[in-house]
Amino acid sequence: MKQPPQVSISRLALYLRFLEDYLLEHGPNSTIKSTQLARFLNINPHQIRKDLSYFGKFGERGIGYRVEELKNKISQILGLDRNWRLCLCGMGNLGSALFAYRGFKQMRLSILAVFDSDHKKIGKVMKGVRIYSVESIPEVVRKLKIDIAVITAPSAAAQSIADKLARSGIKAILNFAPVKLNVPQRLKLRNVDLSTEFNYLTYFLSAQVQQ
Amino acid sequence: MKQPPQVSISRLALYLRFLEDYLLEHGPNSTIKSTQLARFLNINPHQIRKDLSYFGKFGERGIGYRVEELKNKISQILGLDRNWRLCLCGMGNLGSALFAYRGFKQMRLSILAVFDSDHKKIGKVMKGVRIYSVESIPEVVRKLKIDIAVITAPSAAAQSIADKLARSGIKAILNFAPVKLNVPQRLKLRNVDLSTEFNYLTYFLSAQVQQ
DNA sequence: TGATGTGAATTTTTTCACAGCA
DNA sequence: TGCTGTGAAAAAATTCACATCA
Repeated sequence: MKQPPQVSISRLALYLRFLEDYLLEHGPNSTIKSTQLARFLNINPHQIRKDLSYFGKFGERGIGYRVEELKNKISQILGLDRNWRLCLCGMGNLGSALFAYRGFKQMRLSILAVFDSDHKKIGKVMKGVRIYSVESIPEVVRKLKIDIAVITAPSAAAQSIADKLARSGIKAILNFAPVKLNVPQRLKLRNVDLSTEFNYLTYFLSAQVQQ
Repeated sequence: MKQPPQVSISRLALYLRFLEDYLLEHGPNSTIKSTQLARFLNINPHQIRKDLSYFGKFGERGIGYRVEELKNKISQILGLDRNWRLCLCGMGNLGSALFAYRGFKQMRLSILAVFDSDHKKIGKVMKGVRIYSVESIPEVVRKLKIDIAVITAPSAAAQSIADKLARSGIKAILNFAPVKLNVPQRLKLRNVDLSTEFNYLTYFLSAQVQQ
């Protein structure tokens, strides 16, 4: 079995979320065909079957997929059958938005610590989560056994935070600061760049490119 | 000249942001080679040259690229040499975070209207921008000549907002709600799905996949 | 000489077509 | 019969190698 393309992983997350809704609406014994799922998600049914085939056989010929079973399998593939411990680095607007995001619970992601450099914020406790100084990242991350760090700090501070995270032995970083971070190879880094998304749209609008 | 891959557009945005910083640091007559730029951005120099080649010839053999000139060209390609009129649909945490985002100005994106369904918010004016009811989307978007809408509303409301936007004749939508929206073909739709990004990391952490 | 720009080769991803099984 | 699962074909994106030109 070949290594799945990176985008397949992203699509699995999409399938999962749809299946969760579908299950609530159609009950625990519902089934769904790749063609139906494809129509709902506006993608190619071959792609869905191919994506799933990288991880095993989850359907039944002539019937389709049992929704509950498929949901659980994808959940397992994506590592969502266990809890993950998060920290948020930077409690500005974006940090606050993520802190308030309700979807984390469903994915079994828990924010256990917040870091900021603003002395007015440090020491505060929000919904049971304490705001620490960025200097204490190595110590606190280690002590609280944080798995994933989310960088929502300004660009200027991002690399220094990433360095502290690297020293703390964290496993993965999701970086929202629009800079390329240098981190050790062992660390899984993923970037989300919002301005890039806007530029993509302005490109299409001004170029009037087809499709 | 072939149509550029979609990812090339995203990378141009990355190059642009780097060049802006580089220009400030190294002055208006600085030049840069594809290999240097590649090292800074941690990507392949061939890819940079290929990405640029889809749009023209911007460098000089034996020298490299004049930073200011390249920056301006990319800016033009991405449609950032004019102003774009934005609206924000949904003034929750994420909406507020984007509203406060300073990077828009640099990209010549202006938020001219905010929409929300909360009657306590409607009518308020923040930094000169009024919060309107979602019902008034078609009217206001048309009147203010909005180009791009950003959906930061909850999933449940997203499709209905998209329908109103479609009726208003908007050109592009950036959707942060984790649902697949149905919109007319002529409308350019781009999705940003934050939970997908987290699932991607948990997949790698639990699967212990290489690289 | 020393860089870019680009056709060609390679790799990755998507799409197709159909074998295979309930 | 009617779907899934998958090898093969096609398309897209990346990487390479080198011709080209200041």
